Amino acid sequence: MDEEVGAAPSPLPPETSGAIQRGDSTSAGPKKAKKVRSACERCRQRRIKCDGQVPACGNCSKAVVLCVDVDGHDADKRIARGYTASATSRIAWLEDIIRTQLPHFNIDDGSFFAATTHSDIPISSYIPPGQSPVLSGPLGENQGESVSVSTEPTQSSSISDPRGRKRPLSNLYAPANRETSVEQDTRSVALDLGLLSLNAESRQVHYLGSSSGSLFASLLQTRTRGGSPFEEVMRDASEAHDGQGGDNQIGSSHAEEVRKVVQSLYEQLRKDLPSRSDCNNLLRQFFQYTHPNHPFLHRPSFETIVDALYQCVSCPVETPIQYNGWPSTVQPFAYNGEEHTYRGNRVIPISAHVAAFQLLVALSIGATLQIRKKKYSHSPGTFFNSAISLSKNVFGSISIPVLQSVLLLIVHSLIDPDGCNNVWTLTHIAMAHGIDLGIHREVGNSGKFSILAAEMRRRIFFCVYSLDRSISTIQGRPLGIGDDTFDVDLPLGILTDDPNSTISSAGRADTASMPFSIQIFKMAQHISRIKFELYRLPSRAGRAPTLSSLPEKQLQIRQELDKWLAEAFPTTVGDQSLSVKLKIHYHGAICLLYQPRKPSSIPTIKLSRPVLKVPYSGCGYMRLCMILGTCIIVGGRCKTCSSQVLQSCTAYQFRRQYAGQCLYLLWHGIFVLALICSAQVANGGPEFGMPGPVWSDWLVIHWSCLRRKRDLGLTASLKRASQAKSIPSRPTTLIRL
Amino acid sequence: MDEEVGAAPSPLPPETSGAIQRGDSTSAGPKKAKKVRSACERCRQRRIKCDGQVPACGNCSKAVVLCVDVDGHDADKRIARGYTASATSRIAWLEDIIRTQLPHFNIDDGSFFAATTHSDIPISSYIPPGQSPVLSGPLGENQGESVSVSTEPTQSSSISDPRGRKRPLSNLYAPANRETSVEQDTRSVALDLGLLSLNAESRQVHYLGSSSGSLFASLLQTRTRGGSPFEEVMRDASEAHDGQGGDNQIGSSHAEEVRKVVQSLYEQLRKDLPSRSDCNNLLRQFFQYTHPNHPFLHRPSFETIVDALYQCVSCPVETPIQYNGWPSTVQPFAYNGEEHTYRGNRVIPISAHVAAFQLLVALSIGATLQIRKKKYSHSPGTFFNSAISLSKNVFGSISIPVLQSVLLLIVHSLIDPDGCNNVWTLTHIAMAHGIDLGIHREVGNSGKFSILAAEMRRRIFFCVYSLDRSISTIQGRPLGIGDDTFDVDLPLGILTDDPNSTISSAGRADTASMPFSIQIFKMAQHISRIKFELYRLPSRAGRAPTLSSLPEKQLQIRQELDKWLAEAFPTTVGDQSLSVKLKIHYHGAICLLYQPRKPSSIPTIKLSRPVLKVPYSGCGYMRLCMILGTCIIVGGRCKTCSSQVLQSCTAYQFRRQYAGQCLYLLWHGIFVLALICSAQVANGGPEFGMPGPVWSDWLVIHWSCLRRKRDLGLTASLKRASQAKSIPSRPTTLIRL
DNA sequence: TCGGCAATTGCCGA
DNA sequence: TCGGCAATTGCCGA
Repeated sequence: MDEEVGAAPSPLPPETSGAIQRGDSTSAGPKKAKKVRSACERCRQRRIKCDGQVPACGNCSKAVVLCVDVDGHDADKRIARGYTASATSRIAWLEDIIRTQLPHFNIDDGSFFAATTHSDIPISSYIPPGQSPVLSGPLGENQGESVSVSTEPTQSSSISDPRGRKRPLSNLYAPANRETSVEQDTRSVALDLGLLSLNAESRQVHYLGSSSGSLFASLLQTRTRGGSPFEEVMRDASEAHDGQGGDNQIGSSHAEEVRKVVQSLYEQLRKDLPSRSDCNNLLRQFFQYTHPNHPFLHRPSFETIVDALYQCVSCPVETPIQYNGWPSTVQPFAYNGEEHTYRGNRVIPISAHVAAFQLLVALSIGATLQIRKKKYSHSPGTFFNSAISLSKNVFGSISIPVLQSVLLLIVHSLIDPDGCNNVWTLTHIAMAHGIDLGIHREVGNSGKFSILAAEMRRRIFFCVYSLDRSISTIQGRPLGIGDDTFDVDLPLGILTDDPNSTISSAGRADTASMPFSIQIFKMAQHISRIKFELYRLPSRAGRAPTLSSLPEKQLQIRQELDKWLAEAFPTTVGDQSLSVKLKIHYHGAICLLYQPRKPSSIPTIKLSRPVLKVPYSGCGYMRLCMILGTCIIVGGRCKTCSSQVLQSCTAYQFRRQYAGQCLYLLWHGIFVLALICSAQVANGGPEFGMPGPVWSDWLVIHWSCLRRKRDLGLTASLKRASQAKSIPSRPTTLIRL
Repeated sequence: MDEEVGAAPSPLPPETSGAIQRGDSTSAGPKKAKKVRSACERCRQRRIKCDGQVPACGNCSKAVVLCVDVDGHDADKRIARGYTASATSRIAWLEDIIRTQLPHFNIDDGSFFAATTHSDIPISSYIPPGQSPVLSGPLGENQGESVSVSTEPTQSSSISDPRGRKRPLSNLYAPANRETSVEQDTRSVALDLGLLSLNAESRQVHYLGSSSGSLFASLLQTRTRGGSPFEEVMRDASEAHDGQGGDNQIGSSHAEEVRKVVQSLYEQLRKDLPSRSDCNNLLRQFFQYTHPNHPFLHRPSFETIVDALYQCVSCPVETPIQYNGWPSTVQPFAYNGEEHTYRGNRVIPISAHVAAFQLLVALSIGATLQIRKKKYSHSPGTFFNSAISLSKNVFGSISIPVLQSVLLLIVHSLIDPDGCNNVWTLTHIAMAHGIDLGIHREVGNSGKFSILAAEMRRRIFFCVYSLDRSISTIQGRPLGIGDDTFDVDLPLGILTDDPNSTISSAGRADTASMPFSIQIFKMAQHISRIKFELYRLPSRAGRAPTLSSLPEKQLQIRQELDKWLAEAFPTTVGDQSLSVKLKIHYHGAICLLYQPRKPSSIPTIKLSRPVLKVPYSGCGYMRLCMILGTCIIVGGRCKTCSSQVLQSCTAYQFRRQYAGQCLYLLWHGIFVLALICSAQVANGGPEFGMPGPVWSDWLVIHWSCLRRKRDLGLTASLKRASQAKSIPSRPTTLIRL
């Protein structure tokens, strides 16, 4: 029996299956998990599947241990996975120093390393000292000298292994000209960085997740080495411009370096981008579910960069490169309604790297949304990691596209809690950038910006603003940008400067949801107001709110909120998920409005154990207020309202229409309500006509989400929680959501 | 010829190597030739025995072809056999060159390579011909054998391997002093990042300097791999703690790794720390000049860590290490009045890395101050770089000591504009952290914090607060934390919980300047108020200031400011530099108070060219307001006041007493006043009895400072400016200031 | 954490 | 140069 089962998955004799596998790029058989060629030490030991990732396999990374390979020739030799790549890049770096600082110093003897780094046969070409030369120039053909790499010089590459018996993996010997090692390096490098992160802070700390250590690490580290090649080039250029002539070329000293980096970007895109139609598909998800809440991208512009990026993928290697990383074949276009010129020529106002970053994160979000719907076409992680590996080249300056990238990250974090989980810090950075860019000021008809550009600035500002409002509220923390420090108008909801321009129907959809978005922004203003009016702390300035007038104030605001809802509702016609979002926002605001502001005024409620372990946060007590406050609402003033939220949520869940846009908000709501229910159940009062146990399940689930969210990885704990008990049948989607 | 050379490098006779060593230790039987773990590409293809020799198997060397291995993870990757070893040695060789030829060039920063290269492990074990054999890690025994890590099968197998089925190579899983090339990776990785930095943004951007790219780069990059060894250890610990027992040791799997990282920290300190007396000297500078404005460090605590760090330097390598990176010989102490316990034991509440970071930045500041006074005893850059190289291990979590570290960075940036120049972003991060830690809430007698700890939280909060106020004002940007969102009290000015405790006199000096500091904090509140009352933008909420009452308001505030000055002055007795600072603050506030808030109300003044090129900033027009506004003041309302600022500044400069604490403020003031003067000179009106040219010089200098500050490196432009013309005789100090 | 077997690879021998 | 099988390794599943 066992054996039969074991045998089952391989329906075909080995040879056949091998043969078929090769061709089946299209046919979608249930692919059996491939064995990796070499499992890492730890996986071997544990006899579990090693996914072979570099620089650390999945298991090791989960365990946060070094992933170690065993040397192929000396079993005692243990080599950190990815060592090859990082050693290569270190060599390159050191050589670079020497070549720059000690130009007379000959380090090239005995080795052809430099040439290799960028070749298709990266490493092989380095011959240890004392041994003699070598092979293979940069891009492709190996010039097999006496010491030749490939036994079959030219042929074997083009034709698929005509060797006799077909061995399962024999195609792997084909030269294959993919993947420069630069790129490999970048990737492994990126991942490695995590490896040693070492934060030994005292016990009472908040983990930011693994992210923030490095944040600072390199915030500073780089300064020694100066900027990027591009920056350099631009400086060169501007100096040339400023004065003493210079040809019209990019400074050749750096041109090569730039070129390499750019090429490796293209390589990466070739590898990581999905087919164009899949891409469109994923982006559709993004724009359908995420965009309405956070319309910080300009869809027509975005489509332009998608086109351009796919051009990068297909352009031949020799294509000259524009200064900002695009192939010269890509025509200049505007982005976000902004045009740029460089030395009198029109240029693309977003660099290829930033564009790629935006696309990849958007794809990752799209893929996550797909998965929510149980469509597992693409792995979000792949896109996200790919994006992340670019970040170094993306966030070095502040600009609108960069700010958009930060926003993408924030939204990504909200949707995929497993990602980078310091929304709080990220939001503050977004604010800092936004103010730095001046988007908090209305530029209206200053003439400095096109109509569209001005509109995008507004949109982006309000996205930052409303993210700040949401996150501050949820975390029970003070607001960021004060309402009296900006004067941007709400976006107008326009799409383009030129009504006659041809825009794809998808592009046109960009603004379709703007009326809704604008309502969301208005809600953020209401939240601001509530916070300002009711949550102000007694300050020395003596501007504390007058408590006596509280009820009137609440009433007044409540009326405004009702008006808002009435006004907002029509904007959601035709999209039920939008209207649900609206309701959640509304009820969330109501909660915020009515929950008591002082812990002292909270009646004692007997709550089940976990409830009391409210996660420590700066203003833990505020959070506690919030939670307990809502309990009271339910018990008192606003029973209907709460039950509505509740119903929205469940409807939401079970319809699975929801794409997790307002993850936090939802969490918060659900959590609070679960608490309420459990409290009520504990008090013997049935409520909402729902079976008690279900709610306490929810409580468990969401509680652990919330709690873990604040310190370490979420997924792990979720998995544990869901495996643990009591939640057997519930679909994963629900839990992950 | 090629062929001969090709054959030469195999130094060992085939028999000696792997094959034999391996199997025979146990059974004497005539063993059939062992299979090698991985045949080379050529042998595979030909299906012949590959003897697995490094760097080329028998067959390949006979054929004189490069012996190529296939990568274990990426079948397309072909790696020259022996690459690992030769790359390692090449790295060593290159490093050696750099260390010898470019001793000042720091290739060790960012990581732990040095320690590892010589570690006991495999990778380093291949010693290239002619290279001096290497040796001995910090951790102990030097096994500098020549070629291979001797395989001592006895040892490893003696360590129990209780696993069931014995797998052929299972001895390789033996615990083995683990290690790894992690550090190597990390290091090269860290450095690589610099290599590839590439920020190609469109032209109209603000450069943050090279720093910020990586900020994000790793903000995200790490996420895949999770945390640091310490973190891991702590998690292990807490899990063990939570439930299923576990010994009282740090999880041994990570202990080793932690140990290495820690050792390399100690190495670094050994290298970079000055003598103890120099250290004290530099710190005295810091505490004398910087501390009064920014009293976020607790001097007695700080002295404790200095002692402890010097203990690290001198402790023997074998000293066991506490979980947070301190040698076990260092007795637990409190930091900032906080005690921590870990598994019931008292532990040091600041990690060695964070402590080292704080010390090094403080030293760098001290050294910078020294240089201002023309004492060139130490290079600030060395300290700073050293600190920076630790940052990866410092900023991974949020805690009070980490926040102090951020503040140190900010202050450092203010003083040494050449450092990391994104104060704006840093300040926002500091705010985010502060709120995350809840320091904006008064913890008073909640019992949760000791008196001193509560005091330190207040101090730190107000440092963030007043930095935010200064920087926002200077940059003409909105304030961060709203005055109505916090309720911390001003610090009390106390030094310790326990009046009887013995504190060094220097330590006692910590609070000597607190009365002054508190005045500075109060001034920040005044600035807040002015901004809030006069600089509010018309918001949709309709809470715009009533313009009609402006003059009264100004008068009222002015009176408060006068009162402030009167109250504050006595706190500066005995320290003239403090009283000058006070005046500057006062006059700065007056300027802020009286300059017009709307550009429309500014009369047209003919200004010299550069004046009009106000640097673009988010609120460029606000800045313009500020500048022009001040012109008006001079021309009108407040002549005396301006001239006083002016005189203070000059006095300051020429007395060179000033240590550059309020660099920005000063710049701002000087710049504004230079503008005024030039405008006045342009208008023919002599003023202040100072020769015109001097002022226009200043204008040039400071203008360029300001302008460059906003985009690229400052120093370069300063150098250029100072070399350029017109400012021959003025001492550099002045310019740098 | 392994027993156990399928997949993969080494390489004999014709 | 392979057919072919033994050795080895990956990793399922209990």
